Formats: sequence, structure tokens, C-alpha cells
Amino acid sequence: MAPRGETKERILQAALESFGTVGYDGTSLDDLAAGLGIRKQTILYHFVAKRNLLNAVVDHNTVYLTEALEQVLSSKASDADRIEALVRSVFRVALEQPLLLGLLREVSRPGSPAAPRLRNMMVPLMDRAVAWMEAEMAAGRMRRTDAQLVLLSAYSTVVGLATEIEILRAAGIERALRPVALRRRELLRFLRASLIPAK
Amino acid sequence: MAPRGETKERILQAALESFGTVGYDGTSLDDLAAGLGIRKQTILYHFVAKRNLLNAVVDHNTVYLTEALEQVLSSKASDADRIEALVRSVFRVALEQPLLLGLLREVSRPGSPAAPRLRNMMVPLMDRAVAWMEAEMAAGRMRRTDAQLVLLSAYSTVVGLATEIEILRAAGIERALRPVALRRRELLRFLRASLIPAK
DNA sequence: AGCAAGACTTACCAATTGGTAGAGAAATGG
DNA sequence: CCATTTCTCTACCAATTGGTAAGTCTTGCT
Repeated sequence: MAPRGETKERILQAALESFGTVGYDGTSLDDLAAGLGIRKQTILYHFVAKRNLLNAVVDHNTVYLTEALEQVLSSKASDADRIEALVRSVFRVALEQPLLLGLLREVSRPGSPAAPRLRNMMVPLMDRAVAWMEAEMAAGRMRRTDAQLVLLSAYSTVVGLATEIEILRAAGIERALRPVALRRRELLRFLRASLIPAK
Repeated sequence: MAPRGETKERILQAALESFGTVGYDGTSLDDLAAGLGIRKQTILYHFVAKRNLLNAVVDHNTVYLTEALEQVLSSKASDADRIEALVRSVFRVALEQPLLLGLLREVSRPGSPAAPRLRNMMVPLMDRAVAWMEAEMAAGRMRRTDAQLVLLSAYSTVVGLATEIEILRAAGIERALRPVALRRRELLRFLRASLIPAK
């Protein structure tokens, strides 16, 4: 018998992996259980229903992301450098929890059972980030653009880069496989060039 | 009985819609047929297997996209304005075939049965676009950045914006629902600001 | 020791899935 | 007018799915 709540934790981890790669529909409780050397009913015992498992995985993993972003946004640090802190923060989370991005992609699909869950997590965060960017623009410290467009673009880019690795690899894009740190540096340079006024 | 190949065409259209919204696994042949007032076996008669149907949908719909992009890239038009032509072209396709973007998102997921098909379509296109951008940069007509990163970012942005409408709407982002033309104008302005040297 | 709660299992099920086999109906070409 | 091809149907199936019911084993508390 598994000590303490270890089994539940292992199920959450395996579910994250499976949902993020083959998707919600593509994940069968039988396979999931088999991969853990467990019976399917053990999963249902802990989470009652498959949909609940997805919600639990989302809740359990988006905490890293929201906490990291919250911290950056609420810091009183230097203004222009906060872009850098924002990007670094996102990349750090992506490095520590690479499977999270696959999950985000899966879960943000229209019609996903956990879409409402994700919305409740993301919307306030997005609102705060937009408010911050607009304040920066109003103060002339940032080039005037559509904040929501830029943020959604950045979000889609990170998720896309991490998630379409298979296609990138087939394209012979060795660069896609370079250490994340290098890509981060280039993304930073690009964002600085686009957002920070020439002088 | 349906005249000529009309039924086949209708199946392709309905399949595009279904694959693009609820995904491949989320699409059942029975439901698909029911929506068309047809029996499932009619679908299987025309496409033999579900996987073949997906491939056919991909082939049938990416033609618009590849042709439009091919045309822009091979045109000898003014250099800097080709960014604009590129964006306009993508948006035009997105307007005429709004479901295509949902399909692209679904199909570019790692593990999708049609992923190889998509790769073969996209890779040469991407190579040409990258080559063009790098030539522009070498000639000093475009700010120096990672061409692949920018292109993938733009791709992810368009797909993301079109595909995460549900979440955007819940976020109370009325702007997301504004006419596509407006968003296009803002994206254009952003790209110009980031890519074209100050002077 | 005894007992209750938690953890995991076996046994089973109704529903749905993609797919096969073969029979008719409609159009087409001679 | 007949024969062939194209198209759609009914009937059926094996496999997989998420989920229920009820049992067994372990652990911890008194």
C-alpha cells in the first residue's frame, strides 16, 4: 500500500503528462493506470470522475504560473526591466514544468471541459498585466500598442514554441532545439526592440 | 441520391468544422453523419477510414493558405511592404476560411494523426519565408532578429487569437470580438514598429 | 484486541466507438 | 433497354470507454 498521499500525487503527475501530450480525449483511464502499475478504479477512487481529474491537474499546476506572474506584477522593481522579469519568470516556469505548456494548450481549446477553470485563473492575471502595460505606455516608458494583443501574442508564442516542437524538429530547425536560455535571450531582444521607445 | 460529388464535399466541410472545434478524438463519425442527415457508412465509403478523412480535410483546406502565401513570397513587389501583404494575405484566408485555423491548431498538436501531412505543407513555406526575411535583414531593410522566432510567433498569434475566442470572450475582452480588420491594423502597426528600422 | 476509516482491488456493465459485409437504389454509358 | 459503376443504406461486431457495486487489505485509534 502506498504511504500517505503518494499515489494521488503520482496520478496527478502522470495525468499532467498524458493530458498535455495526447490530450483529454486521447487519455484513457486504463492506460493511465497501467502506466502507474495501478488499477483504473484507484484513479476513480481518488478523483471520482475523469473530468475532476483534469480540473485537479489544472489547479495543481497553474499555481506555479500564477504565483510567479503575480510576484513580478506586484513588485515595485524598475519599470522597463519588468518586461525582462516577466519573460524570465515565464521561461523559468516553462523550464521547471515543461509539461504545463502542453496542458495549457490542451485546456485552452474551445470546448475543453476545464476551460472555465482556466479562465478563472488567467483572466485576472491578464487584466493586471494589461493595466500595467497601459500605465507604462501612458507614462511614455513603453511604445504605444495594443497591450492585450501583445500579451496574447507572447502567450501564444511561448505555448506554441514549446508545443510544436515535433513539427519544428521535422522542419530541420535545429535552432528550435537549442537550450531554452538562448531562445529566451532572442525573445527578450525582440520585445525590447518592439516595446521600448528608441530613446 | 446526391448529384455528382456533392456529398463528399459536404462531408469535408462538416469534418473541417468538427475537427477544428471539438478535435479529432472528439469527433465521432456517427455524429458527423447525423449532422448531415446521412449514415456513417456513407462517410466510410467515401474516405475508407477516419484517419483518411482527416488527411483529406487537411489537404483540401491548406491549399488556400499555401497558395496565398506562395503568391506573396514569390511576388517581386516592394520589399518592406511585403510584410503588409503577408499579413493581409493571412488575414484574408482566415476570414474566408475561419475554421481552418482551428484545424491547424488541432492538427499541429504533437501526436496528431495528420501531423506529418501538415509538416510537409508548412516546412517549405516556412523555409522560403525565413530566407526572404534574412535577405531583407542582410540588406538592412529589416531590423535584425531571429526570423524563425518572429514567424512562428506570428503564426501562433493568429491561430491563438482565432482559436481562444471562448476564453477571450469570458475575459470580457470586447476588443477580441471587434472586426478582424481592426485587429489586423493593430498587428500591422506592431510588426512595422518592431521590424522596420527607425530610419 | 477490536473496530472504523482509508486505500486499492476484482467483477461487471451500458454506451459508444471505428470498421466490415453485403444488399439495394440511382445514375451513366453503350 | 440493359449492364456497369457509383452511391447509400441496413445489419452487425469487436474493442474500448468511463463509471458502479462491492469486496479485501492495511493502518491507526481507543
